Amino acid sequence: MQRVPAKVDFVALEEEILQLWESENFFAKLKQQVTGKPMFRFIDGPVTANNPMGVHHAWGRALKDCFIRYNVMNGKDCNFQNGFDCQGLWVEVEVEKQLGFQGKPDIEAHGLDKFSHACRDRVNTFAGVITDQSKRLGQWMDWEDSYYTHDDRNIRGIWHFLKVCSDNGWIYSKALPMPWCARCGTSLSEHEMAGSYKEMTHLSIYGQVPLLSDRSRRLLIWTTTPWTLSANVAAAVHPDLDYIEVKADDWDHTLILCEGAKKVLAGTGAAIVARFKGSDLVGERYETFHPEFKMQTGVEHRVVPWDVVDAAEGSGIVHIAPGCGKEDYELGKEIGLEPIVPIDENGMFFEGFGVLSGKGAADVPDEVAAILEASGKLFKAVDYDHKYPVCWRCKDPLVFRLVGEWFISCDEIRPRMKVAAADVQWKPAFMGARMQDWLDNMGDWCISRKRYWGLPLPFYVCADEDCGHLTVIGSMDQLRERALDPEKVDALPELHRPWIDDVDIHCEKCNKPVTRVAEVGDCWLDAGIVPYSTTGFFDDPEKFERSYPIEWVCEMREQVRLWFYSMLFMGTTLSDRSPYERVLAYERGVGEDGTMFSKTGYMIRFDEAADKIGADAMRWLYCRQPVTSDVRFGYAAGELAQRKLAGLWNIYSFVVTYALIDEPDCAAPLNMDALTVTDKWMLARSAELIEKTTAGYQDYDSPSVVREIESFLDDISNWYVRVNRRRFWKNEDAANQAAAYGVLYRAIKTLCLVLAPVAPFLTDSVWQNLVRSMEPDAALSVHHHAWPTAPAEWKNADLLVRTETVRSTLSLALNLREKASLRVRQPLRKMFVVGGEDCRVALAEQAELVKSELNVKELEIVDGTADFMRASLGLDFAVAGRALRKDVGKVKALLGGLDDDVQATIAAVQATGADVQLPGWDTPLPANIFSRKEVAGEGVEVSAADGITVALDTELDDALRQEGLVRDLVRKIQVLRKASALDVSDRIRLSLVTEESDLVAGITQYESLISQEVLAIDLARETLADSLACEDWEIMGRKVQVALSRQG
RNA sequence: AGGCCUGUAGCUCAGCUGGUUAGAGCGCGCGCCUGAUAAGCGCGAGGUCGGGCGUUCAAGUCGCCCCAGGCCUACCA
Repeated sequence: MQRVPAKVDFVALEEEILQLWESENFFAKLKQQVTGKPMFRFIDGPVTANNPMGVHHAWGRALKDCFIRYNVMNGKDCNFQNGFDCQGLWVEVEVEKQLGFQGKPDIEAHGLDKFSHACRDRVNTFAGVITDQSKRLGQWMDWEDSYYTHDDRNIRGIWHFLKVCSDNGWIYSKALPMPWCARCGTSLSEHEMAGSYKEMTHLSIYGQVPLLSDRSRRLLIWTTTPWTLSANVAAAVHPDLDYIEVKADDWDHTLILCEGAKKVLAGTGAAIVARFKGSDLVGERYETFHPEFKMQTGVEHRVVPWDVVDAAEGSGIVHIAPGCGKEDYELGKEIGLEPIVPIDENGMFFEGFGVLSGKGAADVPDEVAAILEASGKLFKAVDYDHKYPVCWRCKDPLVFRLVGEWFISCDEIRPRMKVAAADVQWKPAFMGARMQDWLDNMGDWCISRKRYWGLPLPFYVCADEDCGHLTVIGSMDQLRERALDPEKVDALPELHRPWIDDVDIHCEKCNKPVTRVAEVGDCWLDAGIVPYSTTGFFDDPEKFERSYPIEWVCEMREQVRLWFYSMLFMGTTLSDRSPYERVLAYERGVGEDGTMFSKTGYMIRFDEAADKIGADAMRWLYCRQPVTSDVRFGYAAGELAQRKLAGLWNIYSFVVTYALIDEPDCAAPLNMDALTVTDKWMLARSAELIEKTTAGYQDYDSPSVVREIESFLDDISNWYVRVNRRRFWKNEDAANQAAAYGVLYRAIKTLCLVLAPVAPFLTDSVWQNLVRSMEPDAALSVHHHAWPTAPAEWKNADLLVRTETVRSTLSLALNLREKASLRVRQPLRKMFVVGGEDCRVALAEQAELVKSELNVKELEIVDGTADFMRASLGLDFAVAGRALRKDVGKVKALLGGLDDDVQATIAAVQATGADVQLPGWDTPLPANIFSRKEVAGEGVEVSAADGITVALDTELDDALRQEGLVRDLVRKIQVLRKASALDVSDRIRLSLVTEESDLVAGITQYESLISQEVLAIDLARETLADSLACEDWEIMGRKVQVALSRQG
């Protein structure tokens, strides 16, 4: 066993343990140990291998590792496979930035093969970084066996899924105005839109367009997206709403708008000239905003009815551009409006849009306003604050664009998914409701992306006009079978663009050659197949049997609509059930003050935090945090966690310090007869710790585990070690000392075991040095040891309660000392305690302890408080409420009004258990509805709580004062020893020189005690000649000169 | 617009099926203890338990309404 420093450097300790784990192959040995055991069927959600971790990413990883460790200690095997999410827009965007690209044309020019390689490289780089960081966090995973969503196995799995969807008739393509990112050149799916609406300011335009039937009448139309006016084909009104026509003196026209929107006329002085229903406008033709644009020629612009129109904002007349909005498109389809698509995939106006052609949609609002101004069609243009969607990856504002995309129809599977999701145990439970809500609202899944680095959709649409058949490839065999050139299939380096694009197949229906569609897949397809692709569903039935369904997944809340959703979708499709049984979802990681972390703004990097406070402290913070609220991460909180951990270190370092001197056999069987009361209590408390933490882990409730441990640490440190300190040194009673070592050792070992999943480094460090020294046959690591069960002979619930009583008694008595300004080193003559039977038993049992803790000579447990207390009655509301019902208030008032003598009289009656005749109340009242209150008499220090009353005799005599002085003296000498850099076992020569008579008397009387306490072999009354230290002190006003020197 | 979560001391959070005077940690002030000694303990100040109404003998806890923050969903033009 090594000596350990009093103060611990967690970061250095963790680095050391990491090296040990590495060099001794602890993880490999653990895997060996659990092979063949029943599985903890965990699966890791793929983390995006695109950037280094921030501290907020480490929360989930800490929780996962914690519960895996717990389960493994419980004799389970586990699929220790970490996963990386590797495909999709997020990787492409970062690689584009890296290469300085502006958009898709740059990628095309660069070459798809080189681009794919660059994406793969980036993924590998950051998978490596994240792996290193995860190791530093203490995660034990099979890092060599991580899965990557871009690998062919995963892609083939998704092909299989898509083929099943196709066989079910769910796959279709259609043109729809989709949320579109002009920078990324692709549309986004519904689940990518969640949370993407941000508050921003845009120029909104109120346009006024003339009716063709009478150009002096104009429609007032509002939009927040001026660029879409170029694609206007209709104006919608609500047929049942009231519309008004207004005129101002300085206008040469009238203006038509919904009455409910007339506040926009403020300041114009316009007056109503006509009033009619919206239906009266339907069918009117008008001149559009930009009639001069070529793309607008031949379009007939009409007023159309639409019952979703309201007047809450704008004018109550809605601009309709079916090429620029989903709802517009659907309306247009219903009533036969042809969409105009004004912008290309980069958000630039096509030819045919006059001066706007070639310009970016986002750049033209002012110009549009100017054009309308010039043509007299601008009513006003004002800045407007609203929520507008942005691209979740690159944060550019989105546009809506009519494009052809691929979808999976959800109508058939929705009810099945709802049933499957209802079988899942969601924690917190409201996540289940959220999933149901999402499923109710989900539209068809848009699975295509017009990008490059992603799952190649195995869709082949026959170009033959008469055929047009969609062939979906579900496996490599099918691809080889249908390929024009099967050799090309075998020569594919990987299932990615551009290579896969080279493989043409024969149409399933007409056998003509067909080329793959250009699109790649939504990255949530990649993640969703993981419960199948990594568990052997496609290639290892035996493994699948063991690993499926997934028992537990743990991810951030937003995965409800992402990973949890896509897994549920695929599981329901392939197995008609949820692929996972139990979910733990947690909130976000935020800064200490609640500030959100973001890549561009405020951020604590993982590496920085690990270097500063260490992984154990980080994990402690994460595990302590309820999953239902954001975890606040910061260094003040981190320091706090470190202090809790230091609590364990202090106890550990204490026992090591003395064990090195005494060389006890801590692990020897306990001699139950030699155990003191506090020993038995410590064991009972340890047993309780095991039971409570086990329940917490079992319920995936790490915060309750950490709270239990905090309370245990406090108990072991501030009770057990505090009161038993002296048993560890200079203890002549070998059996007694052995008991102390044995018990403290067991408490520490137990604590290490139950804390190991949360703080794997510190606990293993203690294990290596202390436990393995004491028990050479112990497991190599705390993480290899079985989860503890509470030994029956440790349990003692009654003793736990009695000790609580004793501790409350001490607390009361110390409170009295505080009030009387009597320091604890000053001995007192006597204390009285009054309490119930339980209290009497408890104090009698632990009387010596109480006396020494309180430094009183005598403890008297008395029957009544008559000597120093007076009783009065209150009500026990729990009982009285039921007995008296509405009369409770009256009785309470009566009681409050009694004078002291009467109170004492009825209290005496109540104490006997007889019915109480309360003055002013007709009927006798049962004793049990009352509660007793004790009031101090005169001239006594009395304190009471929880049915215990403590009284202290605070009078001092000369003998007590002298003893107090001596104890102060001893204490100060001990400090001087320490300051003089003496070791705890060094012997000294001591001199005490004083003229003060009571101090002289004290020193004389307690000479041997002083020498014993401070390890002095000689106590001189004259100053030492060659002292190591010599100081003049004043103790309670008495002067004394103290000197000491090291002996030998 | 609808739904969900949260709201308890200056800060971070406990508070079980309603029960006497609502707790802990941090921070602050004052003491104390210590052969774990740059730790530890006690006491004190600090609360309209977000607000209101209701149910009840009794509400931080149950119900309804409102407010604030966060999140989710939605035909957010």
